[in-house]
Amino acid sequence: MRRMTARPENVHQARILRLLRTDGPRSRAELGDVVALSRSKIALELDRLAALGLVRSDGFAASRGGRRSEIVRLAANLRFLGVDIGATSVDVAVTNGELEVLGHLSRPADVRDGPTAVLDQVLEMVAKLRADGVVTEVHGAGIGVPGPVSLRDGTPIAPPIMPGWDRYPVREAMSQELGCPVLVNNDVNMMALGELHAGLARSAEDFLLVKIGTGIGCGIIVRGEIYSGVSGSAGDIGHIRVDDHGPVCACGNSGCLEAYFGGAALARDALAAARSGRSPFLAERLAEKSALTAEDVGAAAAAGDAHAVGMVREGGRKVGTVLAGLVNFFNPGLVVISGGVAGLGHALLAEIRSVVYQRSLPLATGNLPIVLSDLGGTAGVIGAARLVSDHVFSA
Amino acid sequence: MRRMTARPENVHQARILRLLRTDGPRSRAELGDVVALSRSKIALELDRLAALGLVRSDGFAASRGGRRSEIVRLAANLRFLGVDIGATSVDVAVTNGELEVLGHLSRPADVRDGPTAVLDQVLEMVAKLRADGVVTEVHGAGIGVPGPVSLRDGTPIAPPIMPGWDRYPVREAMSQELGCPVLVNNDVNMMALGELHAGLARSAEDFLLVKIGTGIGCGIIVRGEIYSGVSGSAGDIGHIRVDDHGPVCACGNSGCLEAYFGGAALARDALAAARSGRSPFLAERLAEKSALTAEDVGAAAAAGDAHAVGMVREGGRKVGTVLAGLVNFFNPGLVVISGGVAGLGHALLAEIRSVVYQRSLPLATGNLPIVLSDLGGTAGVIGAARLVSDHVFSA
DNA sequence: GTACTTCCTTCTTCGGGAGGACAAAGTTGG
DNA sequence: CCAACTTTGTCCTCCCGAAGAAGGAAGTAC
Repeated sequence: MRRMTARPENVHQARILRLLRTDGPRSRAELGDVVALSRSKIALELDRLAALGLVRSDGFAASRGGRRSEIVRLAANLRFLGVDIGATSVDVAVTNGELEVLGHLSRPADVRDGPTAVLDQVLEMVAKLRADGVVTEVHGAGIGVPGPVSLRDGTPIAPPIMPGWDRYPVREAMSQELGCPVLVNNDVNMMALGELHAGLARSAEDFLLVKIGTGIGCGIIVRGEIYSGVSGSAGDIGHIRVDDHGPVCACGNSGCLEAYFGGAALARDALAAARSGRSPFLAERLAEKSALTAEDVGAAAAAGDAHAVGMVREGGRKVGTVLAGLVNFFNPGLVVISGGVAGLGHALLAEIRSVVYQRSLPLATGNLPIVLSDLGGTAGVIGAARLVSDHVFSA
Repeated sequence: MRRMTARPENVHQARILRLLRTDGPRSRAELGDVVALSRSKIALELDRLAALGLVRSDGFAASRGGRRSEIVRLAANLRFLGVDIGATSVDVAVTNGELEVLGHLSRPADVRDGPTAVLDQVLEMVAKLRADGVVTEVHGAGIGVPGPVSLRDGTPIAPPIMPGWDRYPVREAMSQELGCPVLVNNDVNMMALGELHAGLARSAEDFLLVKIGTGIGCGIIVRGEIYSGVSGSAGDIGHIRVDDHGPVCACGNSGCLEAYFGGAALARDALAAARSGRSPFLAERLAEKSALTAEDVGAAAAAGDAHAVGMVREGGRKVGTVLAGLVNFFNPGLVVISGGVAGLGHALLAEIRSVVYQRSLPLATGNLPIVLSDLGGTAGVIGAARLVSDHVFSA
């Protein structure tokens, strides 16, 4: 039999927990002010939360002219798992209650190996983190997968790049294995949630996270929550048409954004540029490695290779074109660019900005920051942990 | 001094009112079941609501084997005003508490005449409805305007086609004049709310309303509520790029959707088709009227004029192309096509459907109805009334 | 050491809401 | 036409959650 970890008993406890998670340790008095409850009530609920093992005392603050206030914080042994299953890699992180990353493992992995193989890999990584001692009492795990997900069931639904995963009961299986609540969602949505929690989007209500990696996707946050659409496929912008007469895409149509500027497209164009000699840098790389990836294009552009810079520019223009339309439609308060290709850096960003600011309506762009993510590879795992902690910290 | 009409005193009363509004009259027992409150509590709150003049008894239902249940419904004299200010016309409607339209006036009007002229027109129409006797106790008025709106202030914000309206205090002024709460929002959002309340979108959580009229706009409903974006300009899809080398748009860019298929664009193309003799039907019309509008194109297409049908088809393709991208991004559960040009009917709809179903992802289109609105011209006014009733019927 | 601040806890009080008992108003069947 | 049963509505009591007062605890300032 599986011992369930404690959860809040009412909405007040849930509010207190979320507050301690997001804003860090607080005194009882401050909590009363923020939660708008009487001190006696706060004290009562804190006692109960302490009895549940969810919060603890953390010493006393310096006096402000009177009795020192007792600082309350989330229990020390509270742990969440954040799992980010990408197309070509798996990340697993352990966080404390405040969602600070205590341990993080990243391994290359091919999602096409199917759910059992990949999820076994995940469990192995969790076991390794457990051996390191950072995993204590796991209160929940969030799992991001590179495809649409049925939120009701926690299963991938007809994911294009995940053969064998269709309707595989990820939530069910992992909840069984890990012995804790598990939530599954799209990886890009998770990254957006990560940006909302710990990244540049902390004060944003409505924003977009554009991830440019193997594929191109978009996480959508509406009123501070993930928006997934009715089938869980919202944000799938990789197959928006950029041009009628573009390259043929894996989806069957032609001129898709992804066919211009996804990881595969970039590798393809890099190869062509190397072979034709238009890019000496890439040609040299090809000679060394016998294959080229998007990273090589980034390196070439960083090294000043004119053709590679042109490729990045051109890609930025395509992304910007699509994004300009989405900005008109969605009117976000912020756009965060993320993903492997985001490493291409400011040449890419500059081009995207230029197109969006020119092509979108002034009112929508008037106060619209377009920025590169500063979370590195941790946005996904933090977002996954955040999602499940939202769930666990709810009445 | 202005006498304020009654409003609910707590959340239970608010819930009861919204239930009676949307689902119609109910017995006390049924209310108790749906609202999940004890009968005594329901009775108490209903007494209070009756004392406030917000609900009334409406006779007894047939017995179901025991004591007959007393039917409760919204007060008979409850009235909301729905105002839809379009680019070229003004609609004003009076509804009862259930948002059934009791009176409706529509007049041509040019929004460019400025706020005072247009709003005076509105007040005149309200006075006329008042004279007809259908306006009794007005509990609120919703006003839709053809441009972005600051929801906080209830004022238009830098509206492109509403010169003189920028930051004009519409809510303030009209609230003063009408002596009731006033809410202002974008007209297309109002139409979407109308579809949600009384149209084909009644069971939809997330859907889009595409309005093709003088301009082209999109109302966005997320989780049953209007989504307006951070500046109130969300849904402004008329200036999404369709093609690089398209006609120049009023916004300064070229290839905007609106420049291809808005009312003005259609009139322009109709004129060209008539003059060049490519459309005999339109040429004849031009000789009669000396000017052509989008309606003439509709008439020509309905009459089987080949060139006009081609124009509609081509326009449908452009709209479909943009919509396909939005469907990928937003993954709605329904798309409603509305507006004057929607009168072009099934040729337009067929073309839009064809493009969307071909260009969007199967998962997003798998169960996506794309339909023409069946609310005629009333969606806007009903939605406006609905918005303000949501507000008035809240604690 | 005394006055003042700030913080926490205990006790009392208040009110919202549930739920049972009961009354009212039907139907059904003998 | 009356008794038994059903459904609905109302009255009354009890319980619990939460606020707020009062008082104790712990510090600072002078």
